[in-house]
Amino acid sequence: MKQEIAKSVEKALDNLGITQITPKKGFNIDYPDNLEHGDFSCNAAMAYFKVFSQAVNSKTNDGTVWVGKNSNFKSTVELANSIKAELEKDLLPFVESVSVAGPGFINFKVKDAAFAEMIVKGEQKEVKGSSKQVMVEYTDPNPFKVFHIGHLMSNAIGESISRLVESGGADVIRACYQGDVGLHVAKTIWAIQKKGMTVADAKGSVTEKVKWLGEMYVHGSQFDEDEAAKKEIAAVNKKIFEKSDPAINEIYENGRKWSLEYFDTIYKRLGTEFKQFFFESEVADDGVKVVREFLGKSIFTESEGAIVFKGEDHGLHTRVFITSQGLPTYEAKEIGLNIEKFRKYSKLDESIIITANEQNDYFKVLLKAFSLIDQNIFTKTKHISHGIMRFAAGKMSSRKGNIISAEELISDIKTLVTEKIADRELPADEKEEIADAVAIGAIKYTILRQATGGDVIFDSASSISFEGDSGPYLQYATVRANAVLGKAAGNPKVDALPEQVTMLEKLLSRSADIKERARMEYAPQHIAQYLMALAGAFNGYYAVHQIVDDKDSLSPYRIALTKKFVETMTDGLWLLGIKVPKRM
RNA sequence: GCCCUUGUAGUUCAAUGGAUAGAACAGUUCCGUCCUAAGGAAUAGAUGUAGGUUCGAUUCCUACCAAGGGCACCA
Repeated sequence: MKQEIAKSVEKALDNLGITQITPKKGFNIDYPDNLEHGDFSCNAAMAYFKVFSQAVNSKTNDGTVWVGKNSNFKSTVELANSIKAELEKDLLPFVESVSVAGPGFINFKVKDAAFAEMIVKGEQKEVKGSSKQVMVEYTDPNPFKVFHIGHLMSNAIGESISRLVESGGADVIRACYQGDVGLHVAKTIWAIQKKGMTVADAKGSVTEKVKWLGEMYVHGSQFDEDEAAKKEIAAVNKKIFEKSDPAINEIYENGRKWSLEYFDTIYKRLGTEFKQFFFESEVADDGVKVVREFLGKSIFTESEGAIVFKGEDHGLHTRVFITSQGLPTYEAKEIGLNIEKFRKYSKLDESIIITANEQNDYFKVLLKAFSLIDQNIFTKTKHISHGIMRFAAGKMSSRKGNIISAEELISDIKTLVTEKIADRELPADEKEEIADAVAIGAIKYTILRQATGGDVIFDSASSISFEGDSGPYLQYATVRANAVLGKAAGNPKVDALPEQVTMLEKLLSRSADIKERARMEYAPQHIAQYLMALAGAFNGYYAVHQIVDDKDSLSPYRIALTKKFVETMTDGLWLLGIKVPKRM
């Protein structure tokens, strides 16, 4: 409907002799906040009036050229009324009325029957994007370190963006980049050896072994200020790279394997299936090679024995790519990584990288360097960042050990869910499944409900509450609607439509449009916001209408409406990476 | 010191330059013979400060105030 209205407005403008030659943002068709203003509103009169009244055949600041035959309009309202008159000459069949209001809005009231018919007929056209190939890199946990709630955030956002892009028809390659070499590994191995321990001291399940590694890392990090220890750690780091020490190799190989096995179990639980794993150890050599290749070509320069990129020349800051010891830093590895991405997937149209926003300035430097090394990679790479999860205790740090692991957070919330469904008469294994889906849904929703980029405040009192603006509220509304459908006998034929439709029908009609916007902006929050409004509308509807009722001729329509609601919710929740339990 | 980001109800978040700034939680008041009350209805409450651009600014620009992040061999 939106597109058709936009087209009819364009036609009306043409008829009035108003033509936009280089169309950019001519006008918008919006959903008014207040439904009294109509179902759609258009700001064309206001948007065009300025340019139009000022000059004919003029060029505006942004280069848009406007041509008008008639510039006699004295106000936005007058222009709006002229557009309205044109629209009424050939009124769209589903439009009941067109009106002009306020400063010059052109409002469209859509026939209730049009909404109702859309529910019954179902099908609204999906806007399919082109079949691009897009890589999304996210989560990026480091072996030997804890998989913490920051990784959970990256995963929730990355998975949702992947699904959004995928729903637009693109071929998405989910990628995960894991730091299996570097100082954090050296610290861990150094700590193990310092304590006189070996891999044999790692006991129990993979989870417990990984926990042990994490503790060793924390221990090793306590020597950050100790010069003697730092030298020893640097020596271990070098041996890891050279693979020259059998004892170190043994700890390294086992530790890496345990970590990766453990990460796999988490990915599975969160609903992510990576197609491509990259490792720092595999891209480091290439990174070094490229940095050295461009050394002296006024991109990288030597400074105090290290190889650096002088960011100051570009309004940024200097960063070290290869240390004075000759080892690659994160920066050099990242050069190697991004080259590898485009080498492996030569048809890549877009490469999205999701990280915490503390890396924003760092990524600016990296991308600036890439703009000088490889324009193709530079133009196709997009960095999206998220904030951190905050708790009352302050910022967490995996070095200090005051971090909250993803597993801890999930299990804490899962405990609460389990209490809540304790008196439900359901089999134990189903309860377990429900608790997992609801706990993870609650966390993911808390992350995705707000704009990506800001911090997420995790307050155990409110974010764990399942009322109102929460994942479980969405899941519950869907499950309940599904339960209602279970009471209905199949798909009864609809032979009566309501005279008046509600907000529920109107909201349902917007789903494709909302998805499109979320996809274009890489903004899952639009989906989250939409689903909240939709679930609220259904709950309101449910409270006043009996849906399944043999004696009511409108019942078949209500069943179709409920079905549409369930489909839309399920699809939307999938885009957020949230599962819908069968019962809850 | 320099650079970046963010300041919206008591709290946590919305709002592609548009109309009366929208939700949720907490508060107050209601709704249990009826498809899952993890529900529904009602009510009160907000754009950090000062300027500027604009027909119109939470949104763009400038200054100030406040918070967070980053700035050489960590990732």
